[in-house]
Amino acid sequence: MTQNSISDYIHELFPQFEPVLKEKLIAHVTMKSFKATELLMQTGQYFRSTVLIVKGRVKLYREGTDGNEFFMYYLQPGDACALSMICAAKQESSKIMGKAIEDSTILMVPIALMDELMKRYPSWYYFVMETYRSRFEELLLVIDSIAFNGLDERLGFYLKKQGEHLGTKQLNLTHQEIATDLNSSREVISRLLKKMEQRGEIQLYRNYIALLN
Amino acid sequence: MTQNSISDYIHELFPQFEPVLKEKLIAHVTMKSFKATELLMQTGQYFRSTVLIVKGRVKLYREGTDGNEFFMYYLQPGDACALSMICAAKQESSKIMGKAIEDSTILMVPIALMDELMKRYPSWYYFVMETYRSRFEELLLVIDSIAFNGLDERLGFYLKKQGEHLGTKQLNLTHQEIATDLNSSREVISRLLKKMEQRGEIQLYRNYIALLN
DNA sequence: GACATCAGGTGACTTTTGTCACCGGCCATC
DNA sequence: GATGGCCGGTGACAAAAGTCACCTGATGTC
Repeated sequence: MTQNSISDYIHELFPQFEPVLKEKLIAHVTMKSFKATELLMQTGQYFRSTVLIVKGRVKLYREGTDGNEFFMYYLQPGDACALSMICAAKQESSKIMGKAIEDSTILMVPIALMDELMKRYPSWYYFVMETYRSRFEELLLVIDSIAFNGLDERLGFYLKKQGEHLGTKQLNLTHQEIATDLNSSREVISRLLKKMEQRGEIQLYRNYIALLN
Repeated sequence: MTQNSISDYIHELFPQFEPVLKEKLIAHVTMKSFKATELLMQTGQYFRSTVLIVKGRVKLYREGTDGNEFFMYYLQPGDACALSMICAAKQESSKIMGKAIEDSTILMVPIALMDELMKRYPSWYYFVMETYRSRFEELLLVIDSIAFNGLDERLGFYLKKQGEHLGTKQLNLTHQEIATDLNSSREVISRLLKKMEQRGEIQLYRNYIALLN
């Protein structure tokens, strides 16, 4: 991807914002880049800004007390991190881990600006509300899948979500990575994947999985 | 509890609101009462208002495809329903069930008023943000407990939450009710409770459980 | 008092999931 | 081309959770 400026990103990814709001953001946000695998935020960290993703892909997951990971959802360009909004607004520490899975770039909107943006710019207000709504729903889906479904269904749900999100039927995932995301173990995932393959839902290869149908 | 007016409730439960905001709310909200066990909201329902709880206790739970329930959290007087805010703002249907577990009263703030309140009254804005933040965190705790813990730990977590919320060490719960809330089965819960009793953490009686320590 | 209903207990069994040990193939690198 | 690390497969077993059948005792009702 080409080297974009703050202004380019804002015009490309947030066309719905009023021109005055765009100017305001361009004047006040700061840009920060992360290499793939770098952590953007970790449990206990305090935010001083609301985070907008403008390039790359960020994986949000919950960390258990014994170091387990539990995948929740991805953020992509045009998304805001709901947690950073909430925590920044309240000066609270985050309870979630964020890792760049591609080289990624974010814009940081200073907290001090938030109140004014919310009051003065309807398009910002709606953007924030929509961010809360969609993340809340995403969390409810996650709860559904662990509360009501067996690991086999969760695995299906997970693969489908990966496919949709990455926009491809070729998933570059190892069994170990999947097991980690679902807080399970490799052997179990391998067996379940094998069953899915026998049912003709997927095809297994080394280092990647092909989604059928 | 005595028969309160809208004005009484607002002054008692929301003292942090600016006087002008209180007047505005008193002039525009409508009050509605529910009997214990009545449903306040159900999956698929559309909201035309943001809901504030002013009396009683409302249990929010997720409903699975096959009619299972899964308890998430309680709302009590002074709380707002985050889901109703989000859904009302976006005209989306709710994905959650709300049931009055005591005779309860709510105030309904028309959607049409929301934008204005958010823009004009900082104390409303902060109240809304705090509502989002605390519900989000509550959901994260729920996810933690199902993602990382066994049923035994979840049961302990559940009993503790009930005790804290209801402000008592005598929980009037049947094993079947607990099993339903945790999406498990009565026999399993009975066995785990027995183990907790043997470890001296609780005492079991007919129709109620005493929390020790 | 006879009866039905409900809360809870228990043993036997199954299914699901996790764990351990070990194997084989692929691949990068020296 | 030998080595070692990663990826995946597999069998055997253990632990956790769910299911089934049946029992006991308390409670309420007619």
